[in-house]
Amino acid sequence: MVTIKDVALRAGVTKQTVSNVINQRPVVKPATRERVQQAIAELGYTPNLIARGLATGQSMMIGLVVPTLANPFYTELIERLERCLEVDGYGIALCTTDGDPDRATQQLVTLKRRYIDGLILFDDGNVSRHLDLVRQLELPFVLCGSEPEIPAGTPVVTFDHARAGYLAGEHLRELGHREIAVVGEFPAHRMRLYGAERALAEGSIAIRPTRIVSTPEKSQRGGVRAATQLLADHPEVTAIIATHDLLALGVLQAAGATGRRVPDDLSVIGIDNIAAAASAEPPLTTVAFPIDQLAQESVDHLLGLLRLTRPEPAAVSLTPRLVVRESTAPPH
Amino acid sequence: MVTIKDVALRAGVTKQTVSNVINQRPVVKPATRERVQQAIAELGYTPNLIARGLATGQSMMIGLVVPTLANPFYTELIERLERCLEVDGYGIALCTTDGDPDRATQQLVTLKRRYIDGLILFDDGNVSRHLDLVRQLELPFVLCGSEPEIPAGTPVVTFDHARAGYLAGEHLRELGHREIAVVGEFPAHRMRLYGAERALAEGSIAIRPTRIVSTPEKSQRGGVRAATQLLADHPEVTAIIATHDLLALGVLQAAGATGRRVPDDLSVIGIDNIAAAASAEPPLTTVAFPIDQLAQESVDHLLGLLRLTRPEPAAVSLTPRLVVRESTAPPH
DNA sequence: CTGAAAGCGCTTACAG
DNA sequence: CTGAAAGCGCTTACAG
Repeated sequence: MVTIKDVALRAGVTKQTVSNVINQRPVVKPATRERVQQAIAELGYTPNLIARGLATGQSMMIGLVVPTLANPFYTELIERLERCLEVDGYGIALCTTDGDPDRATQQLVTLKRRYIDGLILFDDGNVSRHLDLVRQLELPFVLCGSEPEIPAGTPVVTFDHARAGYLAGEHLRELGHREIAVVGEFPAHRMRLYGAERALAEGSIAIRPTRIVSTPEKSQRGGVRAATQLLADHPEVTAIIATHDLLALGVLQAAGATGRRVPDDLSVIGIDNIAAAASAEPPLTTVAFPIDQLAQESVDHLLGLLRLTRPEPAAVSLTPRLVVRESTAPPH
Repeated sequence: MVTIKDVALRAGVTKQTVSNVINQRPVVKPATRERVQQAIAELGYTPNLIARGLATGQSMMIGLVVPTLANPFYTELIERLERCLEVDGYGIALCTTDGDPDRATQQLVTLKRRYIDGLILFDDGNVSRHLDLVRQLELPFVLCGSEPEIPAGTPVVTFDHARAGYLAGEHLRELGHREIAVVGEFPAHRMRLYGAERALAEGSIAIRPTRIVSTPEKSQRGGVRAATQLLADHPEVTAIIATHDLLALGVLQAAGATGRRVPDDLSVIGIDNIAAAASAEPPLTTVAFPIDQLAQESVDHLLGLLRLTRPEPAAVSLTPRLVVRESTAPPH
């Protein structure tokens, strides 16, 4: 491994001068800079980030704590975050919690020991617990996309989940549906449900409690199971809201398996607008979040915190929009 | 941040002694150890991994270079790798290349600068190019799950892709299909195709070149498009092999959209056995790889390389098995 | 079994 | 504009 010393030797200067040209400090005389850069190129020198990290206290790594990689919504978000982060030279240390709070605790502590510069936390159902730890660890962080009520002053970039639910409910109401059911992950998605209920209430429609089914599985299969049961118990239902697209894809499948045509016999609407929604059969009507913006604002926010002496926490809430495709239609 | 010095001060020893108890060196007198551990607990001390990394030359981070997070096969693998790695205290630095070789080059160089201890490389279509760089960087690595022919002596843990293709072809042959088409990602999956062709040849069946369609899109949508076109051009086809499950899911969808029932009108078989395959409609017949074993052997292999002075590269090839579900049946 | 010294590869004031 | 010194928080021989 070639070090700063080797470069200095070759360029006939001391390592401090090399350090100065690497860090583009404008104190170096052009001629010297030239010589140093030459030496760097010849030797193929590239600064050791670990050493720099120890000296500056910055590792240039951001910890990403996500519930699972099984939901495309998260993976789409992660890929975007990676691109936003790399612009400023940050790398990603990835941790998937799988919803296990003890594992998450362990992961957070390890991240701290790795001198992670900051943390992007997703909502895995245990945020409030993680928040305590993260604060105790004094790790700069931003909550990304989380739904639950968060204490004021917590830095969070998220969507207006209630609004998303509202848009879904409103769409069905305007189509004329009255027999509506909900398949969802609760309590995680309670705000989405709340929004939907509010939109329906404006048309004097109430969702009967027995038609709100919670699935323990976060997967498409969870949607299949829940919807199959739901349609058996309540065959009169004309529309189903799934609190996220992966579940909606399962609902679509359950509809097909029980002989219902979508949207003729049953309307289905999701939330998230994952890539697979557009290519579903039929293409899924859903509520889209501005995910690029979520990624960008999350890293802007976090990097802002890192630079500020006295962090100024703020809450950002991004607005969703309805994406009408072919899985919804008026009831017969 | 509390440091080793603080602990030493409190325990009334020098920091070297603290270091000795942390690293469980059996040279410390029990009484001293006790005192030090007490101090560690009281102060909540936890060693700074960056500093340790600089001193030992080990960052305890493994770089993971993957093509995309959009294919569940990769994300399932990543989650498993994470679990295998954390047992030995290693964290993951994640890079997605998106198939862009220049970006990948940049990522590899940065990984090197971060003093990554080792690298797990997935096949993103540019392995041979990456291999040159990785060797030049002197980064210990293992190729994970890759398909292409790799120079002898390269450490690789993978599946027998040709065998997977063979099993798919054999299954269709045994069911009595003769009009067979293939939807795949080529050249990436050429070995899978080769295996399928070999199995079919044993029944004197040849796949006509025009019935082999390559999709540029790695997604489910790519499968939909390719299969739709294929079925329009070759309506006589009774079975389709998709070179991976995500594509197969798309084929299933295209079949439905063009009014074909699976498996009555068309048999569909995939490869990979991603979680979604089991819950597809109908459940997808596929060829399963032992993914847990792939993850475990990959990290065993890499960690082995890290520990050995003179690395002993080896090639491991894991055997796939056929998983018959409901998307395949004899032709009419 | 414990302590004094040197070093990992960088950066950051501080003199000159 | 450049160099000598100290330090980031650890570990690793090496004396005692």
